[in-house]
Amino acid sequence: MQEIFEYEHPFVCTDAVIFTIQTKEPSSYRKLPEANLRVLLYQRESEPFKDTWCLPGGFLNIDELPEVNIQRKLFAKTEVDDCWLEQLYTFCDPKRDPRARVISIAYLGLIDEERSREFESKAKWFDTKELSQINFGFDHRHIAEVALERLQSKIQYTNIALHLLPKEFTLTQLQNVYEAILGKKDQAANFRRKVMNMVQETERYTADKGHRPAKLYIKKRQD
Amino acid sequence: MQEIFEYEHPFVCTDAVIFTIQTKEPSSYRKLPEANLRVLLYQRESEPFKDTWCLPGGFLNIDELPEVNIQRKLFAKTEVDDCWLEQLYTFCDPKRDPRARVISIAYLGLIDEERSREFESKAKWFDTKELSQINFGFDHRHIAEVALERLQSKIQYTNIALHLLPKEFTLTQLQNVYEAILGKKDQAANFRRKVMNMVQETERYTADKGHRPAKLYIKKRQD
DNA sequence: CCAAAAGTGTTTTCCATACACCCATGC
DNA sequence: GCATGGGTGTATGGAAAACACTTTTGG
Repeated sequence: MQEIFEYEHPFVCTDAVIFTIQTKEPSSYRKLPEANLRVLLYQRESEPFKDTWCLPGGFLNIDELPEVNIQRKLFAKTEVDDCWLEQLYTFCDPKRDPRARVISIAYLGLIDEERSREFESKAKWFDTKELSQINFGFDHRHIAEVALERLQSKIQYTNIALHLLPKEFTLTQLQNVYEAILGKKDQAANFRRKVMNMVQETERYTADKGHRPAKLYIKKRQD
Repeated sequence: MQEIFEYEHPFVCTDAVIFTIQTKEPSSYRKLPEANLRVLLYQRESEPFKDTWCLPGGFLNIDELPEVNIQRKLFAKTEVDDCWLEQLYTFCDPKRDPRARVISIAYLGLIDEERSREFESKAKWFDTKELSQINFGFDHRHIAEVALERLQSKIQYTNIALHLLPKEFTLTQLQNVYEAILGKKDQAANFRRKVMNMVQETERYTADKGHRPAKLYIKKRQD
């Protein structure tokens, strides 16, 4: 058993695929989703892959939890400071980092639109519809694609979409999130019935919008 | 960047939670599922956790894919040689191995009943209903529980249950698999309609069973 | 004949969808 | 009033569940 500790062994890093929602200005004819799903990338300043766009992340210290490590690296590289995260997948291709064998524990993260506006200085949000045009480093295009698929899948049977909205939100905002992620429109009446079991109404309403105020909802406790 | 390579960094290992089905002798009154779900464990021969029951697995070599590593370790510890596997989760608690920081990339595996009978010499199959009574090493009880939950969830929207059966099987066998994993009974007529889209009938039948022969099915191509 | 399991047809319930319509605000 | 988006009731089609029944073997 002892001899294993002398072996050269892989490095471990974390990477985070952070998504947010960007609301578009409403068009007069309502034909397309009114929001975009965006992913957070930063530009690498050193080799390898200098100047490519990369997912925030970094090497895992010897006694550090990856959940803690990824929050720390995320803050260092993008200033995002407190964000919902869950483990996505562990990527292990021996060639994914040209410097050494590095396995990456990837996380899927979601942040609401209001907070996402704070982070444009050090990092940049990219529309997920344009993933194919981004000049990615490492295997980060692949990781981002896996994350997008996971998000599209999990939004349909969990309430994780609520992490893309502020604490209080309208059902139309929530519907825009679903439409941006799944790329298809729902009917308001049906959508409302579908999500009623994950939200709870408040006494408050939106105001000054030039139309009927919308009731504000919060996440329902104990699913 | 260079300095990271001098850091003390975590070890990486793999662990596999291999499930199989054990058919029970039919009872006269058909009230309970006719099969058990079982998990493969081996008894550790060295410290730490000597004599406890553990999941097969081992340390990852510097240039080895974890999928290759786990098949190799699985064969070494249990003689299981070719088994369907998919990544389950990566377990990272810094205290999970008392010797050192070791993160574990865990796999979920399935093997059919006929083949599972070959492996009782080096390893042992445990009924998953008795997980709480097993003396596990490391965090392997937790890993096994996560694997069981994942299996129960994925069986409902994928065709992975077919990996627990031989190439040709009857619909009753398939129903027993579902009932053993989910712990509830279905009606034959409804169950058949539900799985028809994942199976394809053959020209062959069971025989000599003392009742009407059952048509044999195979996995349907291209889902 | 009977026991046992395989296999099928029909009814009922429920839920997703579609669609039609009303409501409340700013201007 | 009217434009705009918020919000609701009802009809409908299809799947899932419940139930009743027939078929084919061995003994």
